[in-house]
Amino acid sequence: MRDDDLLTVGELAARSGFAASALRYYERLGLIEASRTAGGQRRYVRATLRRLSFIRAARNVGLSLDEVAAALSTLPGGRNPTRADWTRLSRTWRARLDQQIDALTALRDGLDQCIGCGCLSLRRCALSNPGDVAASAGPGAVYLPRGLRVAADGGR
Amino acid sequence: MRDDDLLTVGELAARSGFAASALRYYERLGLIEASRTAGGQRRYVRATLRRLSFIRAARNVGLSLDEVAAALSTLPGGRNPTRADWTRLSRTWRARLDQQIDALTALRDGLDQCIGCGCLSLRRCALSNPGDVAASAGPGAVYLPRGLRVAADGGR
DNA sequence: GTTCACGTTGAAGTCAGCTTCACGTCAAGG
DNA sequence: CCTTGACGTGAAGCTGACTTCAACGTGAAC
Repeated sequence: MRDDDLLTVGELAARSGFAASALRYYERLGLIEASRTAGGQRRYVRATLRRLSFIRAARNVGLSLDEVAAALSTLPGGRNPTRADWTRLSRTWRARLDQQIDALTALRDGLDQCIGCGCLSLRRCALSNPGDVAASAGPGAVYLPRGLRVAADGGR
Repeated sequence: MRDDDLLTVGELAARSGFAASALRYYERLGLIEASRTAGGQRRYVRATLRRLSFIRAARNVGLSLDEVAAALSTLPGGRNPTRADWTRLSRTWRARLDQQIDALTALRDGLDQCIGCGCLSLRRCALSNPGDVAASAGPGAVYLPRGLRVAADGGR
């Protein structure tokens, strides 16, 4: 153990729960930064842990890394998020979560209306309508969260 | 216009809302099938539209194409989904949506508790805790649905 | 018969968010 | 000093769901 207060990438990984490879990746994206030892190894100040907490929270809420970067860049001087920053940003996240919940709920209600009808009509069934709100994400799928993904056997 | 009741890939694409390339892709995965003209062009029976409605509904609910394939394979003889099939399968989807909504709601509640606390502690904050329910999807992100993704321009 | 929008193919590209690899270097404990 | 495990790099790979490409064939309308 070293007696200064800097963390190695392994220590930061263990404490933050991010893989070391992810930390390197985040650094390339400019989300976090590190100083270097004479030998070129990364050393992190403890505040990086807090920054990573912020990043994880944002990811949990569904922000892309680009969006996380943008959010972090609203912090003057690239400082780590303070309590006030956190409050301000998390409020916008709450609205986002609300919208996501609303969309899923609308989908569920559409499903309820469809159960038993058997229509499966492209024109009439909200669930299978490509022009539907929940399906309007562009070509292809509406992904549901990996983390929220039910182990599900969706009909298996 | 041809006077038989078969659809070209372009017509099927227009009516289903899937891109022609997606239809070819689905065929490779065995989700749909087509007969061929003497010249090798695809021709689809109208029931394929219904099958595609089913696929879109399943995708909207969050099933992967693998899961869709599995669900379709529970239909005896590879037939297209009937009303009874639809009822049976959509019931399992409802449970899935419920779970997803619950997970998002839990996340929002966690956020509510966190707003203003400013803790951002890896140990204490549910939102940023890597061991959290919503974050337990493995390394990295919890994706939120593309389709449910708020325009949010946190920077995208 | 000519035209030309529409169809065909396999291979490769795209996006996000990482992980893995191969191979060489660093640094802390004994 | 030596060993051993952690760390360094750039490049490439992975997953999922498609899209795009290039080069060519088809077929319905006029």
